[in-house]
Amino acid sequence: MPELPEVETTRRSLAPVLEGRVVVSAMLRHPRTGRRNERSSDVADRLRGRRVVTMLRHGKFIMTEMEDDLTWVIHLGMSGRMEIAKPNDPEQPHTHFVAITDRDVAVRFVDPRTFGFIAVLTPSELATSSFRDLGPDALLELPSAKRLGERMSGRVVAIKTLLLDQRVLAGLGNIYADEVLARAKVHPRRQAGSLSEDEVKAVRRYIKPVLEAGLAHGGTSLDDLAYLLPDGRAGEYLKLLRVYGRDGEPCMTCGTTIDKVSVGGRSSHFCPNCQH
DNA sequence: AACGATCCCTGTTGGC
DNA sequence: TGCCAACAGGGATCGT
Repeated sequence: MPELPEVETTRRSLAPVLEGRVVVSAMLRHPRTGRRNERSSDVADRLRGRRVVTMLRHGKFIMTEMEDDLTWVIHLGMSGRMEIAKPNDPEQPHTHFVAITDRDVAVRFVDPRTFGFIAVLTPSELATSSFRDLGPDALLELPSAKRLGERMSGRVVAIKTLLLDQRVLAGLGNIYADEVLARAKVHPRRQAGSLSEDEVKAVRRYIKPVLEAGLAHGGTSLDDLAYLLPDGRAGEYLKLLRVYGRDGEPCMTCGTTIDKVSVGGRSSHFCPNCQH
């Protein structure tokens, strides 16, 4: 599942191919992929003929600065991935968007479940879109424990749910949220406001290391369908996961069987002995 | 305002 | 073996 490490891996792969290049051809093949533009036809129309300036990332969004103050937004959703190919290479099924650069490189968006999208927005559109509610980036702008504690205080929502709230912190998804809580030894169902100062510090302390470890291993690829790197390789972080997807297996620390429950409608994996 | 539930979508999985 | 319901999940939206 593309979360911050997978999105950042994708950005780092695309940047050398796209930055400084002109998009000579752009095609949106699936209207749903362009749903975040008022007119989905604008997605391709606004990219065509324009130069890519800088590719940035905020949370799980790739935000690419284009000529004329346009922002090219890419969100991989749940099953989306980018592919770098030659224009004549065969396409994967579910290729919903294709851009071709002035160096004759094709950048394609493959997304079976269409939860992802591609948008190209003007400054005013960007300012009025939901992106303005995005919280600080979990890797680049991680708030202090004090600040994070303030965001948690008084909240009865589960800490797991709060960590997934992109308005609080942008970048964590289901896998890495579970992994952070496992290392911090905090139960995913704990009310966010009930965490002690030390527990808030522990949660905060493990956010960067977990994300950076994911990044160092090219992200997490759960199966063939899910996220792949733009060169088609699978991410290798899967084998380093401590709790996610390990329900029924022994905890690496104490041997207790890893449990799986639903928290805020999301599957949550934890050690009932280590996490309180 | 805060929170939970529901929906979108389709490939995979698990139960019968 | 084959069928089909359940499941996965980020984010928008709606109801309480």
